Amino acid sequence: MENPRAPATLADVAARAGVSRQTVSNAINSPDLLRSDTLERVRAVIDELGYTPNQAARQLRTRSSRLIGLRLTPPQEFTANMAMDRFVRSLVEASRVVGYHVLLLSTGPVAEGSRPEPMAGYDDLLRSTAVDAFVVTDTYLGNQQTVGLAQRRAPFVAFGRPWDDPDATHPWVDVDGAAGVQVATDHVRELGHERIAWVGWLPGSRLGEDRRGGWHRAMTAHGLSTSGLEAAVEDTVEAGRDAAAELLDAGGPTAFVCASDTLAVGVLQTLAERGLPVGRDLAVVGFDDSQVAQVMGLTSVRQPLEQVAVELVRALAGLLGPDGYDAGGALLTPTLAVRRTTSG
Amino acid sequence: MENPRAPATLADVAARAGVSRQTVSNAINSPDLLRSDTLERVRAVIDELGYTPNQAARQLRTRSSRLIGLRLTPPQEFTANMAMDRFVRSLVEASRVVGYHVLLLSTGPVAEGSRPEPMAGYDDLLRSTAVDAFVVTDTYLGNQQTVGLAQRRAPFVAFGRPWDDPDATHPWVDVDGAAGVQVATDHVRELGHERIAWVGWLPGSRLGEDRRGGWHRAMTAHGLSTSGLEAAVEDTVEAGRDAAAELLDAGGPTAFVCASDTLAVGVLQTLAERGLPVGRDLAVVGFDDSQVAQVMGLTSVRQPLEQVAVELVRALAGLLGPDGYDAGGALLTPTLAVRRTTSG
DNA sequence: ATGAAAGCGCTAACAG
DNA sequence: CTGTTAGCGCTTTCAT
Repeated sequence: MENPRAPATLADVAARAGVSRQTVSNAINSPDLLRSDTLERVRAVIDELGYTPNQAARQLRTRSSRLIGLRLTPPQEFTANMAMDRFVRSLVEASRVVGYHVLLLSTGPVAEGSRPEPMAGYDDLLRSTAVDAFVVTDTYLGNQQTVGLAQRRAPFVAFGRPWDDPDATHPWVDVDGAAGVQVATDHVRELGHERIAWVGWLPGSRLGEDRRGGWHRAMTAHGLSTSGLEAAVEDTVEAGRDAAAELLDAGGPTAFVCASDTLAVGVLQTLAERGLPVGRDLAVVGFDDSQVAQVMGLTSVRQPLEQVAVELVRALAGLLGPDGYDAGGALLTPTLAVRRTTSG
Repeated sequence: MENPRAPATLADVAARAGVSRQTVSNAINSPDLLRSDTLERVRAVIDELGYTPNQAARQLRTRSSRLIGLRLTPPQEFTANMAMDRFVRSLVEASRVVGYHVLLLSTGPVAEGSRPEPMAGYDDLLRSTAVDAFVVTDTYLGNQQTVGLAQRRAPFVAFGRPWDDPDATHPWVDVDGAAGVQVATDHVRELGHERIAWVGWLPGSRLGEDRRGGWHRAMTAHGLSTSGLEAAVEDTVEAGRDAAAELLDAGGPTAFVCASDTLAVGVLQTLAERGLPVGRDLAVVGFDDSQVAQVMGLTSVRQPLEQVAVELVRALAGLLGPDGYDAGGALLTPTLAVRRTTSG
């Protein structure tokens, strides 16, 4: 009826339904307070007018924006987490289900080689009460975000264990990388491999040490030796290629379990260069189930990101709910996406 | 001083600075209205108190959320746009620069094989005045979003030309795929190739026809024949592999320009299977400069997504600005990321 | 079960 | 240049 640019308000609905504004508000927020015939009438008008409560007014009153913030690093190549895209989509979807939207923020430009300001982007949003809570990723970078957010008493949940901070009290969800690598190692062991190499990262990263632990544990459980079967390198294709070459010359592995898909691609290159056919007799497993793995037919450990997102949102709902409880930590187990490189 | 969970308000700042609330508001929104000493005093207090205007109150008053909505499709593998992640990051960064944030929404679950409701996710946000505008992608899917948004008089800009709708009046930004493929074709021609094949998509997609046009135009310009050098297949690795095999048996091309990185990976597989070394004598070019291309060393046409984001935001600023002008359309030219597969 | 009043924090319009 | 007044649309509290 009106200018379509001016959405209906509570007052419009109330007038048309012949009730007070308050009754309309109740029809939306506490429907059980209304007599069923009134409720029905009000609802009919709401549909008719296409009424949706004005978000700003509601937010001003309730102090809740139904928005959760997620900080992205600026565009760069070869980013550490190649699965971020899938995670973001999963988080958006999981949030939608409980009536939340995801607000993206960024650190702003970060000089080459230096780290972003830990709290870049957060403070304004927090003080302007623009978001209800944050989801924090990349906690392995040194965890300064979680410390800062905790100091500011901002509600947040983390994708990633508080590795460095045993006293951390925020809810978190993480993927058990060690278990994932163990599954991968068991998988190639079942295929008959005994000399199973680990192509991992340089020491110093909890994430990397965790994943390596899964390999080591599996090897030990199978009674297999690990000597001469281990490389620790940077997370690049070239490093993976060189590592594979060295390992082949030294321990002569028949299977490679890698800390990342990137490294696995390097391994595949070396095998291709040497004319060694990948598949049953020579197996390669990556980690992340990135698009690269999917396109190249690389067997890879797949993080259950959809489930991670659901758990994060569940934890958030707990934090923001009326009794504000802390959901604690949750460790999810990855699966193995089996492809050509372990079954050709 | 106060509970840190209750951020400072305009009134707090005003009281502490000994001015009225309006003066503080002016200090923020129209600083030139204040005498410089007053301004300085007010600013000092703002810093001291860490004051940031309450977003909800401001939004309620100004009817602007400083949020732009971007709809993502739910998580799925092998998505058409492998560069979405880079685009989202670029958009977030470009928006930040002009004081906007990006709000993500999703279509909700979409049944296998069927399309999402064209307006899924948009309507509520629109009526609740939660976002100021939308950025629309995937316009090539049939463009129903743009039609719906236009009907609702919602401000939006599109990443993608209005292929199917010459009367469209919204601003758009797109990448000139034909020009990109032409650059790729010229590149391999300069390397000495004459039998340059096109591995494209099945007919019916404007995007695909556009890209193919770039190849055809370049071939014609160089006076090269195209017969027996063309394949039109689905966008999968397997299809690319089969297409390459057929092309090799038929026209015997020495270079392959592909409509996507996915197809290029398939081509590479066939070449590897046949023991044909890729590089100078046998060239392959993909499209999208996805992570796959970066990791595999695949030469690929790279869309200037950072620039696309900047242009989109500029167009949005025009739309939302005081005089609400339409920035029209902008066509950006991709670059070529040259790697091993055309220079080995 | 429904209505009236008050106010969240801000800025537009005007008055001084 | 600075202060006063009013009101954006909603929900909370209290009264009916």
